[in-house]
Amino acid sequence: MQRLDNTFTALSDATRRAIVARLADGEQPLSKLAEPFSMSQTAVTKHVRVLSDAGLVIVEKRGRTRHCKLDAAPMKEAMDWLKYYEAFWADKFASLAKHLEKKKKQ
Amino acid sequence: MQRLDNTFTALSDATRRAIVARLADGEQPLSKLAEPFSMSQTAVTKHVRVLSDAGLVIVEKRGRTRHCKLDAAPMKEAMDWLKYYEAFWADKFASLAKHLEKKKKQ
DNA sequence: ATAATAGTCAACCAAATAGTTGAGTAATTA
DNA sequence: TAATTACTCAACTATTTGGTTGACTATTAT
Repeated sequence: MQRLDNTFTALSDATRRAIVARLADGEQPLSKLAEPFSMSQTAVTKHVRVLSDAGLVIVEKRGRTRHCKLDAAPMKEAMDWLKYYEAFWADKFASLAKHLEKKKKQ
Repeated sequence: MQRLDNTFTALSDATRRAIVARLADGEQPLSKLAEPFSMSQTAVTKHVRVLSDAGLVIVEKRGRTRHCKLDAAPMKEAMDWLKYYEAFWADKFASLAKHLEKKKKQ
């Protein structure tokens, strides 16, 4: 529950989603990561903190730099949660019936 | 962008996810919807507001009651965003390589 | 007509978020 | 050794969030 909270919260901010996108291209030291954003490095550090609290980013101290890398694992849970509702957008009209039938089987 | 912000924000709260889950079983008037939660109806109304701002819930005035129903459509975008990173949790070791190859093709 | 129900609205509060700045530390480079 | 780089930390600010209560409106039921 708390885990999903943290994951969705982390992804609810465009800056943080941009950080995730950049880390998908490979790990980055904090300073490099902060460069393209028009905000202080401290602010970026805080965003990274939210991401690492959610387990989406792993920060590793290496000399004087902090290397950030993506760990997408928590996204799987978020996706599984969403997947549960897939029928509702896939076939809007039949969705409720499908859902109830599925529930009945459980 | 803003749309994704709203969707992820709406889903970042356990109470709101519970509301979504209940509405999956069928539409509900606000009062019924609020019953199981240990908070005021006003508080629930506010959560519903966040959900409807995100387009996840449609509120329809009918007499003195407000009927809430699920619209899962915005979840699709959220899921598509997550799907982009699927390779990263599906095969942790090959993930970066796969991603970069995919990017190269675009 | 009266009472009960369903909901809104405004005001308030505490805590969290998203940012800033300035000072300090630790590691690297010159 | 001195300067620069990478970053942390504390303090402050403004805004948002998640909740409360009390008073009000509108609809329905008796």
